[in-house]
Amino acid sequence: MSLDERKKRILQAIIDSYIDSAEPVGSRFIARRYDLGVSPATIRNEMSDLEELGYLEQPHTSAGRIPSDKGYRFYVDFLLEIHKLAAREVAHIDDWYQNRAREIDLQIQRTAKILSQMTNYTSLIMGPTLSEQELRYLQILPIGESTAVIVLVNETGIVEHRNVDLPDGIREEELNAIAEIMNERLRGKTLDDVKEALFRELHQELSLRLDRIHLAQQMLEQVFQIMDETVLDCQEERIYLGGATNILSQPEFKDIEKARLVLGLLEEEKTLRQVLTDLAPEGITIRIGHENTAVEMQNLSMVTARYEIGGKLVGTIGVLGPTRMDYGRVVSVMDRITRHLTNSLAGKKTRCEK
Amino acid sequence: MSLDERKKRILQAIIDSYIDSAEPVGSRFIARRYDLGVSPATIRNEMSDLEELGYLEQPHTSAGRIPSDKGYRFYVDFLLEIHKLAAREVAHIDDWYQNRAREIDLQIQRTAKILSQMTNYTSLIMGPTLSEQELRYLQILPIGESTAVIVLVNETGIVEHRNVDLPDGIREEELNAIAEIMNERLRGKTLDDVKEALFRELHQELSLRLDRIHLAQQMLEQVFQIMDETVLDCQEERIYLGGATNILSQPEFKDIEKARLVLGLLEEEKTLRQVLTDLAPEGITIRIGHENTAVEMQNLSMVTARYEIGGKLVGTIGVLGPTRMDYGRVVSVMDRITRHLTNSLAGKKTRCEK
DNA sequence: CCTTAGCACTCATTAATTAAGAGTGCTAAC
DNA sequence: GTTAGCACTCTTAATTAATGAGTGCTAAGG
Repeated sequence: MSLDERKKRILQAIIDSYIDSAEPVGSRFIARRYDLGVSPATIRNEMSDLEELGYLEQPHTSAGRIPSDKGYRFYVDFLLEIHKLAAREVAHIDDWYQNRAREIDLQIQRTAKILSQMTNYTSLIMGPTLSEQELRYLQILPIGESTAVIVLVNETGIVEHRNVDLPDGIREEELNAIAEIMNERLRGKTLDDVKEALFRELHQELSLRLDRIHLAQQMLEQVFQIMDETVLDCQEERIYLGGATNILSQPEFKDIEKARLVLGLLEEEKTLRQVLTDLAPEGITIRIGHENTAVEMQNLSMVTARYEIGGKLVGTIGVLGPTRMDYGRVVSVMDRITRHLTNSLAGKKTRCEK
Repeated sequence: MSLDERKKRILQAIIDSYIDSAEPVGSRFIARRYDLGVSPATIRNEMSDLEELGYLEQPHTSAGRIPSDKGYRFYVDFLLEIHKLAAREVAHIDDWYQNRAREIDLQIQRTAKILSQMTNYTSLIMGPTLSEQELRYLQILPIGESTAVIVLVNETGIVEHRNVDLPDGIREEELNAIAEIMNERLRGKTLDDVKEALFRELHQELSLRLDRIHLAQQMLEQVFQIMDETVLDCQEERIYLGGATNILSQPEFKDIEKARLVLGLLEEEKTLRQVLTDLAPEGITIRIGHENTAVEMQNLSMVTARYEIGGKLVGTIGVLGPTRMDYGRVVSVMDRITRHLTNSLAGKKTRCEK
């Protein structure tokens, strides 16, 4: 696995060049452009070795070499230099977060936008889920005759809401009483905790403390059902995309069929969710080509990182692009953005320390 | 402007055929496929007339004819037969709305999906805005030490929420008092009503009824600012897309550059918002090609309809496709879906009467 | 033994040429 | 007014040829 110094430099040169141009790289070009002090012929020999070792591939006999997934992997693990972003670019990101929006969804949507804008790839962001955090408020707010809005708020300030049908003839005081009892019991629990057992408990409690039990219990059932739904929805639906069309500017997708495949993938939230959840818990994860489990992504790479609210990892942001991705740049952009996101969702004034 | 019967039939045949095949239509084909009882030569003469009248165009001398925008307009206005949807298709739509989701956002997202699925074009939906409807609840829910969530609920059950920083040292009872006073005053107002005058009024009222006025007033300012932001956000951000990639399956966008132009357009929410707002208030509106004000859309057509909640028009749904669009089908799908949407957002059990 | 120049060979890409076919427009006959 | 016939136009597809980038191999040089 250990390559000698010259092979490393050549491999790096080839990958850098290919990332830049998307064209197979020839020996002559490398010799001329990067001065390694050797002739094209020597480089040819080395390239031949690198191919045999599996780091490079040849699209056809008389073309230059392109990196294999294994080559990218080596590059990412051992050769990658995280470019410092230009001051101008850092400033751009920082500005973006300067007047922060108050609404989490919006915040995230904007993050998706800047992430794709700065990288020129497609960004995907999975929003924080309500389910793993402690419930803070549960409110039942009647709207019109027979419906109400249920509002759930958790410890980090994430809000979920649903409409429900009210049991016939229930009175507002009763609703308040029910809400109060439920609040007592549910506060501090996570949605995941809200299971069968708790349901029974509450069921009983309501019977003890209220008249017109059947109405209360009907209401209770509704609320629990809502919570169930909410847990599911949160897992399945909250994904934001940015710059989906950036895919189209990559030469590897000039073929409309390939482009459609990828864009179709992006519209399948189920797949996306999977892709964004089954990954390493900490730091930045890079998946190259076939390292992705999803077949549709085997010639794409994805760089992901997780962000936190109040010390808990709650969501994931990712960048999706061709395997020929500018990993160095993406990593550094992601790093800075994750930091902002974490800060800003925590409600802090967002000024990243260097 | 009045065409004789035969010209109409020929025009219809040509447009039907072109919608179906995307290929320029020749006289021979028409004569053979639709039996008009005349020879190709006669049809050629008629086509020549229709071209002169501006209903048809010729891509080049020796190709068939294709409809012009004017041709489509005539087709839509006078020749369009709204196909009955197949029973199977109606059932599909109805099923989709059978187990309706409780959350409005989700509801709309799903509508976008089915709309694009049934038409094979791209759908866009503008969600209901909070701003034009009466406020029902305003709540201030403290989260942690120094932040709170403001929850706004309007008469139709739409919920908006934002995080705010709390003034230092404010107590929960005080927050409740403030919220109560504000509720008294704001209930029944629309967000648009919440202007300077009301602000002053409340400002005074708080001074009269509360101790520690400066805290209360600070809070008030925050809440008002939020409301302002909310009005803006609602206008600008709430657009949902479905089947954006369907554009790519249209032969007119096999050229990647054209495709990118359109998909880029779809990512510009500002433009989309504009497109969806500046249109006829009632019923179904069809914009063909150059009839669209946005330059990027001059070779696209858009079919839009508005839906209501509680008797008020609150949002718009639209289908975007090539000018060669199957208008008949789109119109009937949209019609049924709008009806469902209106019902289902109103919280009614959703069973469309035939 | 590693490096390098030289050269034959491969293969994709591009341009040029040709052939085929679809459709029109016109004319003349019905 | 309608239609058959035919010359003409112009696109599309297929073929062929030319170009050129890049390799692999061999043999000479340090």
